[in-house]
Amino acid sequence: MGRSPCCSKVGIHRGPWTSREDALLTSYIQSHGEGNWRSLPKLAGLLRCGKSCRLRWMNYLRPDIKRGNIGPEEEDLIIRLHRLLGNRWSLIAGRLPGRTDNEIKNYWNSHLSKKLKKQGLVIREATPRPKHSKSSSNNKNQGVPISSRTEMIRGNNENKIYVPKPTRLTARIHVMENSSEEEKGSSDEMELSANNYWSDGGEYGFLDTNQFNLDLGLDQFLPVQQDSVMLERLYDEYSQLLQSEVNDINLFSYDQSLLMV
DNA sequence: AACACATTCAACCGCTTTCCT
DNA sequence: GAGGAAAGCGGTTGAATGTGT
Repeated sequence: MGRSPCCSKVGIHRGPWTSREDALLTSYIQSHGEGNWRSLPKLAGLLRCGKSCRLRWMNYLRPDIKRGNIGPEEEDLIIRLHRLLGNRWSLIAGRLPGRTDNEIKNYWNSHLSKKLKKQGLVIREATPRPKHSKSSSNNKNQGVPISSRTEMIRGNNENKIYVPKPTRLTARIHVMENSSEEEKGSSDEMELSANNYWSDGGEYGFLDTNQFNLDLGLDQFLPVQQDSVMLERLYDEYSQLLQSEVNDINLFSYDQSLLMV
């Protein structure tokens, strides 16, 4: 049995949102909060699919969204984060307060990729999204997707390396704000539970998101504090952290280390 | 002015991941 | 562990708008 569609397409409004629809959605979310997107349209009196409502809210109506042109500091950070992370737009957007993944993706595709090509800089190709066969979850040794939650990089021998999925960074920040210094310091356990991964030319590394947030002082990063010095520092520390993790990690012992947790 | 082509970006689509039972 | 629902993500589409001829 296949999964049910996110909404029946009969009688559902599509295309650009009207100001009335925006108002209905905004006022509903303001009084009831985000979430339950599937039932939201009906409750809010909208003839839209929940997915569409979520997207509209996330990309356009949310009050913390920053409108207007992307500044040179932001542009620079996008370019450099893209170099590190590839097309992980939501991760990149998480580093640019008030910007959405859709906005950054569009900006990249319409401005930056062309600009960089013009300058003769190499653009990293899109990370291919693995096509899952329905049975892939039952046969983890074949066609293992790179983006699955627990990933396995298969070498040319029997060694298996499990690579945790990239983690959304923004969701963790408020948790860390309440952590004591002691808790913040003892991040060894966390390192194994919430890692980011990235790949570049076949090399894989690990990045602990909790450690990442601490090291970068992301509790200072939010609420929004936009200046070029901060963005510069953010990038530098990000870059250094990635580099040091690459050097430190012992890929072949990683699966064993998981067993010790 | 009229047309063709290029660019932009909101919205959609299909898929994966996460969460819950 | 399996299965389904909900949420999230990244690639793509297409209408609106801009620009060149």
